[in-house]
Amino acid sequence: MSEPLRPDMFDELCPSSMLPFRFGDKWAALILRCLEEGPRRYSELRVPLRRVTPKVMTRSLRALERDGLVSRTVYEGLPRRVEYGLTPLGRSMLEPLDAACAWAAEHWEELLDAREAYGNGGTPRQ
Amino acid sequence: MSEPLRPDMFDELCPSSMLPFRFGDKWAALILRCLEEGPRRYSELRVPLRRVTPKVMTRSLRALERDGLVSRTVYEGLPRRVEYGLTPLGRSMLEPLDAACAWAAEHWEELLDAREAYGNGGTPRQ
DNA sequence: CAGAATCCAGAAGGATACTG
DNA sequence: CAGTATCCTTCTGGATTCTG
Repeated sequence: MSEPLRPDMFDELCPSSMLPFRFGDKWAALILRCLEEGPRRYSELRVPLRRVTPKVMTRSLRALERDGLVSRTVYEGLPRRVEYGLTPLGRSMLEPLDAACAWAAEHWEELLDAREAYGNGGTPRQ
Repeated sequence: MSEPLRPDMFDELCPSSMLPFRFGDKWAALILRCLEEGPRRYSELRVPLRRVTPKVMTRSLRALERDGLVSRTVYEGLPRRVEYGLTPLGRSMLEPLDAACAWAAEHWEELLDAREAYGNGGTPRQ
């Protein structure tokens, strides 16, 4: 149904932490992106998000679940299998997220220039 | 040119801190809203944002200025006068902000219901 | 496999008081 | 008027190690 997530999915794109907006916590928007094409297992998500520790990723996922944006399904068996997927509400949030990303793509240079011009050359928030 | 900002501008609307997205820091989006109809003085902004301490508000404004979203103009004289206004870049960001707000307005109930259903009745992040 | 437990550092936000 | 300066608490995210 959906192809495997590329490990470098966020290697280039990842200045997202420099953007002047955030959806959920630091990793939430990236998770939503990963789920766009269908449900994913925990370990699948960990591939492009390998720089996120398991504790933090679980917390992000729980927060998304709490807000009704993501669903969590456990398939018992050995090995265990847990799938995360977008709820209709979660999918609906891709719309404002896309709007924000479009803005970022369009104004990325202006943003960098502004920080450059301000003095300190745009310290990333990490 | 623009009417005074209502002191209660964010009294009702202020569950904004419960939303699953943020533009800039905690107060940035509210500041952008205040500047929508034209430049405002520091003390004008402090009226609807009276619950923000001066230090924090100044830091928010500086961050917005650094990102080129807001301009700061000083008019010397006694008493001093400092005006903040949206730059074209700042105004352009009202678009994704509006998209996010529209989403929130449309799905606010679902969000609350999801938190309610999750267990703990939606602890506000403050 | 899908996490939980513990410990820790830095950032964000706030209270209060003071100033050019 | 438009901020600064200090001090302090909380929140976030991360490193590391361990488990049903």
